[in-house]
Amino acid sequence: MNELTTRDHIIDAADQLFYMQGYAHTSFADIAEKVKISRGNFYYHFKCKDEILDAVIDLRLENTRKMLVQWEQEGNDPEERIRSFIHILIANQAKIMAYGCPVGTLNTELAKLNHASHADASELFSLFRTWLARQFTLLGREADADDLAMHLLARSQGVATLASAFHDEQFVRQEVRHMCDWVKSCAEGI
Amino acid sequence: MNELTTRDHIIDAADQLFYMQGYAHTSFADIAEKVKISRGNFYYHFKCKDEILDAVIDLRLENTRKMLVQWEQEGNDPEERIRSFIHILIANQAKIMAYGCPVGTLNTELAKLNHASHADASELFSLFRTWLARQFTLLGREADADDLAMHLLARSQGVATLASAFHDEQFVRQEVRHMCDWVKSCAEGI
DNA sequence: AGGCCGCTAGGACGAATGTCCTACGAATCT
DNA sequence: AGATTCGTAGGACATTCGTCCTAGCGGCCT
Repeated sequence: MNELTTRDHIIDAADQLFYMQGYAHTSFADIAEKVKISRGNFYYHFKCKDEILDAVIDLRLENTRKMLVQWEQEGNDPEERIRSFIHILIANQAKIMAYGCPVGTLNTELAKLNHASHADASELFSLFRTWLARQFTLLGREADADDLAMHLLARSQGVATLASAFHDEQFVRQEVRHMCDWVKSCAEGI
Repeated sequence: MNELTTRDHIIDAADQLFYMQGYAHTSFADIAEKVKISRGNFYYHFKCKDEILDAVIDLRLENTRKMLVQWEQEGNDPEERIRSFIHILIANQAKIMAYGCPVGTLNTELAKLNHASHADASELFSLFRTWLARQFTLLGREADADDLAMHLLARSQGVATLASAFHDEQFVRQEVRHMCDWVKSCAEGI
């Protein structure tokens, strides 16, 4: 039951290809080949390329929400939960070093393309932003929770960018350590 | 004397368009229209699109070197010079909020495209990296100068990414202030 | 069995792409 | 003045792009 439909397969393949190759550089032929369907069959499920992008963004939003809920359930205290966020840099290190952060690079590309869905894509950032801010609030930093969230978001974005430019695994680990230390100092310095 | 040749105009236009639209999404027709030359005339100056990209990267490398030399001459102490670096986020704020960091976004795109010139583009980062490391060395932090350089580079990259995603001017100013404070603490904590 | 409908394949379409070719204008040189 | 060279224009080219159209398959209903 609940089998994956062709539509799901298309979204899934597009999700990966948009991440690995970028949206503009991924063609229908690329997706069709990956899903093993004919190019024409696409337009039964989506009426244009932008619609696939929207579906991909929706999928990522959904998966991100699930992930954040899971972190919230697994982590016993806010500091540990924030560490879960920081450690995606380690967990997805190989992909990040090859393609950068899926959230950051998509936003960057859509901003350049002046694409209508850029606002939707930035909602991915907002998800992390508000989640992190909530954790910082629980940490006793209600007054500057959003600033701290943005700060941490920015640092992880920068690490992803440089990791992909320099392919430096050790740099990632070091920055992750620093960020974890910083979170601890946030909790202590109330 | 020293007038700009057509070749220079092409490189200049490509430089701007690659920044504003991305490399993959910028066509010869786009560049030709901006320079007001015919599309076919291109191949007298460059034999393919990749060659224009290389010329653009060379131009950016050259301009970056000049800028770093200038910062070195203007700044009286290393801390002030590092502040010059940090303040490009303010000086180029409008463009960064619209298109991101020209260095970071080009590297990200070329990484995704698996482009041969990605290594050349990452040299742009290296220029800032070694220059910053030298300033941190002069600041008395020889032992971890490169780590500090990478850390600051990453933070400014992250700020650029989020600035373009959220279009938040105040966030940029705040992070710039934090980075300047951080540099000061680097100098003091010898 | 016959008819309907969800889904698919495959090709046609015009527009746009990167690349190449050839002819022309203007300057320079002999 | 004639010849040569540098730079340019404009179109031809094969390919690929996103999009659309139509015919056919298979399962479901009556």
